[in-house]
Amino acid sequence: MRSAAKKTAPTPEVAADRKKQILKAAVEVFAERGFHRTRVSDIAKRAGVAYGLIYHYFESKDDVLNCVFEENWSVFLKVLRDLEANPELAAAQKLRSIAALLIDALQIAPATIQVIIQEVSRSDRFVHTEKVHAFEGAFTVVRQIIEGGQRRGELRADLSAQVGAYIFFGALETICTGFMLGHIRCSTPEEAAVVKHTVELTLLHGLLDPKGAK
Amino acid sequence: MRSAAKKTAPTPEVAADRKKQILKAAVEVFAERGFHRTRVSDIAKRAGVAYGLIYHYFESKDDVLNCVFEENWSVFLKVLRDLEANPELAAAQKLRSIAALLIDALQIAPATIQVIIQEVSRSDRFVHTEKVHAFEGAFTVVRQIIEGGQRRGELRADLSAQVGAYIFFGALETICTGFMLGHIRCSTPEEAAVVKHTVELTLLHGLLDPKGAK
Amino acid sequence: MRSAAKKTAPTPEVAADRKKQILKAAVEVFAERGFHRTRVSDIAKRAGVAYGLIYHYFESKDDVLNCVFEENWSVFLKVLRDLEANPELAAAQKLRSIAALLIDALQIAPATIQVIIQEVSRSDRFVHTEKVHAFEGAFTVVRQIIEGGQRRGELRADLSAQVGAYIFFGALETICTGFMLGHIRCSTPEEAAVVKHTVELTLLHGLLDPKGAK
Amino acid sequence: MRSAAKKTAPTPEVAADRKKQILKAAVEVFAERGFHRTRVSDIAKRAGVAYGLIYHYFESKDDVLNCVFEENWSVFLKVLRDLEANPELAAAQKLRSIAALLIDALQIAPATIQVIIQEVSRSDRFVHTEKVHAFEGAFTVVRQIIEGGQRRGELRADLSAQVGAYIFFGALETICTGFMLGHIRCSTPEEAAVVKHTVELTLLHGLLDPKGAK
DNA sequence: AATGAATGAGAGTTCATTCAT
DNA sequence: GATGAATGAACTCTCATTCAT
Repeated sequence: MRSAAKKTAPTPEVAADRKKQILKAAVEVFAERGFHRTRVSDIAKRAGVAYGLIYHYFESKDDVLNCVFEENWSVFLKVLRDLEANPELAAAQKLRSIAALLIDALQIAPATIQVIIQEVSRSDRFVHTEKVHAFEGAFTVVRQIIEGGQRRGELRADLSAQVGAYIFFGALETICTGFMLGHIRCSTPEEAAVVKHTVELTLLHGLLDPKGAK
Repeated sequence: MRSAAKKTAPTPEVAADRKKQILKAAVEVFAERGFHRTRVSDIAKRAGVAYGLIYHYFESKDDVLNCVFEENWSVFLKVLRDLEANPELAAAQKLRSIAALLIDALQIAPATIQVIIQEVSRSDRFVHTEKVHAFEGAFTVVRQIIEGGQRRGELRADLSAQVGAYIFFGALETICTGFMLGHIRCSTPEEAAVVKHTVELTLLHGLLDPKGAK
Repeated sequence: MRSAAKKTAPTPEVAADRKKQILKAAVEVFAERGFHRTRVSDIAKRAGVAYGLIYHYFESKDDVLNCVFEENWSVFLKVLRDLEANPELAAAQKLRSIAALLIDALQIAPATIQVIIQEVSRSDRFVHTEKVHAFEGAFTVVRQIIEGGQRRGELRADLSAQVGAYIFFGALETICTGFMLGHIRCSTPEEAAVVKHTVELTLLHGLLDPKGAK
Repeated sequence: MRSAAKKTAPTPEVAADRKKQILKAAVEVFAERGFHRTRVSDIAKRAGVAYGLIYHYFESKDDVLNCVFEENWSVFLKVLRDLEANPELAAAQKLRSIAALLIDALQIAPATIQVIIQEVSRSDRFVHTEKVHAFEGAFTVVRQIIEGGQRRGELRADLSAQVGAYIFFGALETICTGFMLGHIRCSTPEEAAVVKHTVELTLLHGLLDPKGAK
């Protein structure tokens, strides 16, 4: 009997779908209004589910944001770690790949990037230390890439790898912000290429023109 | 003795002082707890004044944040514009000065920098467009500096000055964030020198070691 | 037993009841303390519901008052319009009926009348123009009744129907006020009859004694 | 020495003027915004004096309203009592005079009338019982006039003088309101004459056309 | 699983009133 | 008399969370 099946079979797939459906809606409204300005009812409305259902799948509104973060950040971090561990790639190539990864992601999932950058990386950074730790994970990978490059003589050794990692990440993060504000265009492969090229020149080769005097 | 002074008793200086006193307290608690978690009463308590007095000097809690921003940002922007307009300085020197300005400011007024970076530059960015415009002002100056350097052959001409400006600012901003998180040390002149040196090498000369094989 | 009923559990009837329950409580406390002196919590307390529930059913405290007004005034207005449109009744009879309607209502729902007269018909009259319009509706009906009577030779033609309508309504309104102040008694059919009789004589026949000299 | 004189000579006339000046301003803003929506600072601004000076001349904001009321109402009441006591006038003539008094006042001091009608006669009637008593004074006079007319056979004896007094006053009050709303015109002697005529016919002679079939 | 009515703590803001000058 | 800075109680409205159905 079908209706009974409906009642009793909360198949894991269905449950996972519901959770995904809510997360997708949450990313959208967080990106549009910001986390603080988003009400739980906004998420529910966008997801097309009832108010209280959010609390079946998530512990709190904060938890929804955390899940958005963790789901995406962990994937990102895994890619980063795999890159870092790859002995066949030069440090510069690794950094190039990270930049390309982020810049390309802007075209695929701008809302997700926006939410992570804007809301998670900032809002209650000093309160939610787990997120700080997660962020540190990415910084650490980049720092290790730089340190590796320095050891192998690929990258300048006379600079702080830690500060360099911050500069590298900050540059990328602000590019994301500029994109969200509509100030930096990278929605087509051509536009993205310009951005990647500029990142390459600026961070790897330096702004100074080697042909220039002084 | 000036009896007239008695008449205008709550002298303008006192009023200005009160406003400064409240702004100072606001910066402190905003930096500690974040704007959203700060109650108006927290500001009042820290400033040692009554609740309602905040509303004597400011229109709203938002207005307090705006004032923090405007007071400091306008000064910063002025310095930037003066720098940009100085024909005697090379583009690289101008960028070096901007970086030094910010890095040194971290030691002098870390809370103010933190509030501006964290609260103003982020939260509700898309809502409060005046702030976006203010920020754009700084981006524009840096872009103009880069463009000037490109025209004069000092800086690489084959990159987007707009994207470069974002990278430059993002790098500095994230350094500020790293400092606030305690991950980047620059509280002494020596530490600051390391940071400045890394910024110089990374952004102007590039991470790649010129001696290194490609 | 209807399991479906269980599902839709907080049945629409219940929701409507809750709204009615809150409106009833609001009318009571508005009548006792006046709109401005009534706190939203007073309404909630009287209704036996939680604070925030008021805002589940109403947009604001003002909205509660508006609903009190609209629910009752629209009914009143409908009766008035039906009366006016009835070709079988003489103008005098129509006016008599309106007076009787209001005077009898005083016995049935004194608090509601009081709130409408005191709070809606007065406070902020010049701000809430929708209410003014609603009131005008009633004035218009009475004016039309008077004009109809004048055309048919039933009522004096040499007076302003507009001013007459105001006089008629003002008389009734002040009787309501006098009742609320305890100065006019019309809680029993006998007392109400005296009032109706006086209205009839004063407004229809005039205060002057036709047998009197002068 | 002049400045000393300024300091020390708060001549009674000056003080009285200041009070009048504040009262005048208060009437204006009360009429414009209503008592509750008027801030003490609004009164001060209109009067061109400082905030706290109001509290030199009045005990509270309520007290300002009371003074507006008392100053004008007592004058009105005195005229009413003199009228009532005049043995040479017929009751009808007395009522006519009262109506004319109010209608003419609308042209001279509309704001004052508006404030008294709207704010004093209503707002917190049940709280400020003194005002109720003051109002009763006027009702009593009209009731006595009616009773006198009834005794002398001038007015119908078979109606409640009390209810009649309410009707009479209510009619006038609502005419004032209609005037304030711009629905009743009586700013010129001609317009005022129409209104007076309608009051005369409606209240004294009755709406019914004596020539009309019953 | 799903719904949405119900809860109530919490926060921003207003403004009458006081008081030092 | 005159000023307006200072006070803080009061009040409305929001919204995350709970829970009966």
